[in-house]
Amino acid sequence: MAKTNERSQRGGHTGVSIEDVAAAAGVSTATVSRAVRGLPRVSPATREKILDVAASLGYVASSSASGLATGRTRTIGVLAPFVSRWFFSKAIEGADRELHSRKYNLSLFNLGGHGSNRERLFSSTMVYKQIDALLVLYMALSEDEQEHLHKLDIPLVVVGGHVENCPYIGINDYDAASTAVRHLLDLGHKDIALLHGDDETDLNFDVPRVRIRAFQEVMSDAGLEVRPEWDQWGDFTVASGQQAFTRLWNQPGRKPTAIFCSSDEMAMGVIFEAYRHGVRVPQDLSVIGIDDHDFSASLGLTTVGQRPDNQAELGTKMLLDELDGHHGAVRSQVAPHELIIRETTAPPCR
Amino acid sequence: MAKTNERSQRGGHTGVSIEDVAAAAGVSTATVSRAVRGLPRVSPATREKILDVAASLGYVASSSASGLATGRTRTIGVLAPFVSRWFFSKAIEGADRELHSRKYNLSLFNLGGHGSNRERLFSSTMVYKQIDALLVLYMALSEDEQEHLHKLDIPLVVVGGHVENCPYIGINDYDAASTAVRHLLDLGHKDIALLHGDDETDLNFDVPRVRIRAFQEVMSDAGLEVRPEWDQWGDFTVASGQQAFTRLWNQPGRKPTAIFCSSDEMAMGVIFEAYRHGVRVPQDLSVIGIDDHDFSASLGLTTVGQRPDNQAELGTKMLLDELDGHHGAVRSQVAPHELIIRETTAPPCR
DNA sequence: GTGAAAGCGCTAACAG
DNA sequence: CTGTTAGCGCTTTCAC
Repeated sequence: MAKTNERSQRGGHTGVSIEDVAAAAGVSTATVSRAVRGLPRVSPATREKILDVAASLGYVASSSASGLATGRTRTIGVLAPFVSRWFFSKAIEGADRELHSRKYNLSLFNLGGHGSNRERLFSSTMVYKQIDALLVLYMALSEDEQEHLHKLDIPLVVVGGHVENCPYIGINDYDAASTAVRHLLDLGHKDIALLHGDDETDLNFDVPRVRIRAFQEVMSDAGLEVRPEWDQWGDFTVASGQQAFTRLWNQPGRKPTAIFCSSDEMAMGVIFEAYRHGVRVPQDLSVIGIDDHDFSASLGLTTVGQRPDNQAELGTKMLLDELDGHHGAVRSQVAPHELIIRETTAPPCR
Repeated sequence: MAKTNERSQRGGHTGVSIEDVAAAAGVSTATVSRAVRGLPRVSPATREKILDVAASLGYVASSSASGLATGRTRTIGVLAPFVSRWFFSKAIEGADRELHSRKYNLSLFNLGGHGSNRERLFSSTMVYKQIDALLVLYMALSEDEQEHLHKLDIPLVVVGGHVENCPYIGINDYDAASTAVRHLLDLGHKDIALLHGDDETDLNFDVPRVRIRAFQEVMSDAGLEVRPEWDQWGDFTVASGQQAFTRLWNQPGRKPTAIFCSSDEMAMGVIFEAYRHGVRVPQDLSVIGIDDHDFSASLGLTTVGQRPDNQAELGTKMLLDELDGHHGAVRSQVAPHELIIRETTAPPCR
């Protein structure tokens, strides 16, 4: 008792340790450890007493100490190329949901960009021994980075896209894109432009490529022509959608009656700029995207929706289950997508 | 040497420890510790050798072990009410920038909402002994939560708003809002509506209130009437902006020629819905927001811009400086804002 | 400039 | 059911 007072009086900032609790409760630290972690082999009476004492002392176990003792940090890493873009921020929210409901911490690593134009390279040292598992939000990874990832030797899952040799969770991009294009076709469109994402960044960033292929195949299956000058490039941002529209409309010749955008953000850029040019959506131009961005409903954007938050939540759940000893919990899974028809698509007027 | 091999052969997953490096380099662990951390009192020759050995062995210090030994975790916590809203995601990116450039980790705590309608309550136990400092992204905090915050007894700064008794970084909301309203006045508007944020959530969430007050005072200083029916309420989201426009336009009587929105997201909602109603922006209605959201330039939205990323970066810097022993590094500071005139404001037509 | 040794606070056998 | 006893891997005096 005397010792406890002594400690807390000077210690103060160091915080109350398990020893303080043990002393105050008149038990050993081992028992306190069991009690506070809800482990068996503690009598109800002592457990209650310990919990009371711990609460009154404001005891919280040191994560460093237990981490050192157990080899587990109880934090999982989330690797993202961006945090302020819709897909990633939603995914982070989803991961966080699962993590915190299971008392894990989320350590965020923002790489700042894709592939080669990345601010910070991913290296295993930055997360090594700091996290128990890693959730990778989709991005182009260099060979080096992929190697680092595998060297880590901790549970790993990638959300939102396909990475070589890694379990991943994401929508079927081919189907999603096909659905979008077919919606346009069903409406009667024949002159359809494509606004796709970057396909040149890196070898293993295949989402853009798959969506492009879906577009092309659905078009040619329908006996429709894919005009190269209507094939526009963007980087998934609103600004790039805006620029793409400008390029499209500034070139001579016939204009498309519809445009399939690889992301809602690019679709928004197209719509904003169309408005400026006096091009009416959907009367003059139908626009469809992919994602179902938070703003899409308000904008009335027709899209093929996906839920990155749920994808990341599922991925996180798998990771934690794996850590809980459920071997094989982490495995690839296809996430759902859904056509959401709103007001930016309509039959062509001509 | 024999011992090392033994260790690494079975250990494997445990990783290489400082002892392994020490043994392989023929020095003590103390020297390795000094060498890898770049501390003085190590001869250039030994340092080089140790670094080489460490690199070839792939040594990375265990954060738990050094955390336990030093009492520092080298991670700072970021507390946010949301992560997928512009202000917060940008702030997180800013904090991350500073943190990772200084080799700190970012632990994200997403509370999921403001004040009472929050999913997860903030309690000091969730971060206690896990972080060295805390960056709070602006939100309404309950009394309890504020108390917890202070009990934490670690460096703390709030970004984006004012919290009782805490150092904070953010724009001068009064000035920013006044600037926006005055821009409308300068254009010749007299019939100005207000779309403000929630002011009822919590006592200490004063950003909405300050902006409202600025609007009212600038208006009355100009001898203009503030019409109660043009005072609309939102929650900073696009959807709420959209609804506010609908309410405004569905009521009988005169319509405003301009609307000042407390955030760009709400302004976007207004613009989207105005478009649906055939109300032209800016001819029939001028719209101005606050923030300079990523989409605002593409949309052509006139706004009063701020940089949450820079604010959070600065806050983080202060926190780390404080941890580095620079006492008094953490202190309140006003961040800049700037009127950005684009295409959604113009002189009134009537 | 370098090493020995004593912890940091907790967990995990192993006894009892 | 509970206590004892080793560590976990690193840092940090304090000697040398």
